Amino acid sequence: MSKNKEKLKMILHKEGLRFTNQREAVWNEIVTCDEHRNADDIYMALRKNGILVSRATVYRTIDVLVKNNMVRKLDVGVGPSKFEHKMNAPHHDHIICIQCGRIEEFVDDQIENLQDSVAKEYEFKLVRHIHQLFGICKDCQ
Amino acid sequence: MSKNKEKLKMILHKEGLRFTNQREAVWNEIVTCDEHRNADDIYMALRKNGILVSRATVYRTIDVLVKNNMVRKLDVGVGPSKFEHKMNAPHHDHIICIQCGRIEEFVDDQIENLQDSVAKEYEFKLVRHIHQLFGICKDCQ
DNA sequence: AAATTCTTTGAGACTCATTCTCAATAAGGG
DNA sequence: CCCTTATTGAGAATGAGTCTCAAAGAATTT
Repeated sequence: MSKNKEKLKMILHKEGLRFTNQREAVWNEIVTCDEHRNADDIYMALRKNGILVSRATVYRTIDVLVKNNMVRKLDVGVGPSKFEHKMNAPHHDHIICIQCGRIEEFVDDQIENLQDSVAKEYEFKLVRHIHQLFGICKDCQ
Repeated sequence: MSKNKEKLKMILHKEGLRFTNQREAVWNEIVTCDEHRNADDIYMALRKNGILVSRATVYRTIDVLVKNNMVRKLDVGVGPSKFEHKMNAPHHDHIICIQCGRIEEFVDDQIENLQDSVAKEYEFKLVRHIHQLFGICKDCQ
């Protein structure tokens, strides 16, 4: 817990931003939950815990976290973006059911390596990637 | 040209939709341009050619085309989605510069195969995928 | 070909996620 | 503790995309 707090402080400092209760609250809310949630889910969860942080601040804080690789933004094809923290979680991509919305995580080192090769070939310095497979899961077929 | 027209007719028929001047105009506009354009670009291009099709119809037509694999929808991370036709173009994914917005296409059969494996492993019937690499291109470094 | 039925279209209203505005408040260096 | 500067919240604004519904157009029936 304290370690995550330090991490947040570091990031904010690096960005020239202040460490505030609101930013800490948003980060805590995100880091203590392993689900894929959208900004409003996070806002409502905070609110349920009696912590009133405005929606604007939730969005603003998430932006900083995404920019600094503490949170991953996930475009699920329909509706609002979802977010997940990246603490202690190995890198993974997503396979999403277009019927029921179920999201599974997958890891494939070969794909990761091939991506690096592609970037190298095109002389791009890779910053991030989106890799999502959309299909119909076993239960919906 | 006529071949593309036939293709559109087939798709519309299959979907129980009528072949109309507007839908043909939108399809022609998309198929005769190899750039990545958003819905409004396409709308304006039509308009510039003296063809007045409403924005709503442009969106509606694109939806049908995307659903039937004639057009690919491309989320470029910021702003509106972009579209490209899939006629005569082999499958490819995209590498996008987050500085200048430049978009390069890449093909990697190994990645395609690995995706199929992942889907199989998770028992998903794969419908489509998004695979975009975001980075900084040579000229922006 | 007139009448009937059903689809499509266009204009603009609407939605909804996200961003912006700006006055009030809070951080934190000195 | 002060002062400067950043942050916050409430709600307005934005903007891509969707929806509505009356009018126009196609297809089918009589």
